Amino acid sequence: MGRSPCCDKVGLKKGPWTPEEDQKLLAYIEEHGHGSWRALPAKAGLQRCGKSCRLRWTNYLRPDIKRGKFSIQEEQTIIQLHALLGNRWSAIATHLPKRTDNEIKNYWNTHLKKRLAKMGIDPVTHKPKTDAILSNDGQSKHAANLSHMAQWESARLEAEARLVRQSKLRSSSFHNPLASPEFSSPSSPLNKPALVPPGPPRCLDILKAWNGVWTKPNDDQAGTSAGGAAASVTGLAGDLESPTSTLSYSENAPQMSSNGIGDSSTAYIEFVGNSSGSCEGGMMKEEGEEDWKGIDNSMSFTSGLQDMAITVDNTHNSAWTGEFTDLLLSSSGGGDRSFCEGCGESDNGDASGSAGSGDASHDYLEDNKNYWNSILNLVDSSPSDSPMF
DNA sequence: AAGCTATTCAACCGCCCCATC
DNA sequence: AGATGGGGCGGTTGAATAGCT
Repeated sequence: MGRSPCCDKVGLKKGPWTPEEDQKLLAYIEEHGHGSWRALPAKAGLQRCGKSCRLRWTNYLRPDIKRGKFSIQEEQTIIQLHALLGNRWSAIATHLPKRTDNEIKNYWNTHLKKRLAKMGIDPVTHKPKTDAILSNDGQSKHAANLSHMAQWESARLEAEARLVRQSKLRSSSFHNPLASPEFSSPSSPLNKPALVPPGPPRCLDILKAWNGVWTKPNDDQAGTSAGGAAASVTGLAGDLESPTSTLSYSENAPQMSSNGIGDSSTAYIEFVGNSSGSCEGGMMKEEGEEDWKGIDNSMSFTSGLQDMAITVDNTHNSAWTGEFTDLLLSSSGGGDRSFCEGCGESDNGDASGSAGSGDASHDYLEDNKNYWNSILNLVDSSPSDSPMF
């Protein structure tokens, strides 16, 4: 059976695109839209595979692509979303307007991954590489709950990405308003994001739907999802199961390091803190260091915890904050704890500052709180000109 | 200046998902 | 329900470039 190759490889050109080829492709799409990618090369007079044309267009020629250096915000977004989603570059790209998944993937592999690795953080798990297995059962449950929440968030973002894709399909021929009707969508998210009618971000609708799951007035369910997490956060070990969950403690739960402060969130927060100019972390000299030095002033989520929580509360509906965020906030007594304090605990990446302290568990919870709020804030504050809205 | 190594990133490849027939 | 085709995604490659000796 086997499927036929997407195109006849014989006689087709491969490798770098020439300006002439770019021009042909651009001119054709501007006039006709891409239509069927498979048929496009012949119509456009290109000796290329349709797939190659699509890639060239989506990753390079598209007019709505922003090229050049990634901003600190973008870097932070990538890191945080990667912590949630893993290598789901397309989903991550939906939160980075004008950046392609390919570009994000490349940037991660060439810059961010190395940067994390140098700091002793596993870029895959976003945890310190020296993590030891959790011995405290309650903490392990708590870690699993966070993992569970990450799953939900991941699923939500994936759903968003799917919506974006569907939306793009609906307005597939965004580029040429003069061409066939299918190319005349004025609200094309890619071509004219500014023309998208104002209104609540679509992700909030998804959040509502999601909240429907989270806020079902079912005590049992609450006990096994949000409530279970909250219970765990406060030290009550409640089993947490979800029909959609395929994760297990041993494989996926964030783990407390042997010195007691190094779960995934801690790792991330330390990373951010260390990167700020006010911390004396002895960071490696690297490209972009100057940018990172300014992070305290430039990044919204480096502000105090309360600010982040308020942002979340004000923007998401009450069910959202009541169930998801509150359970994150319910545990610890809350004072503001700057990211830089975290970095102070982890100079040189060994995270030894508060080791052995009786507050290790508190620090752990605190870090998780910061971490998840920062992610919520990040997701919540997706730029309004994002193609997905 | 030349040679070597490291880094970057555009492009390719193979697989998967989904819509259509 | 299963086959097929189109498109998308993530992993990987390799040419170009930068940096170092």
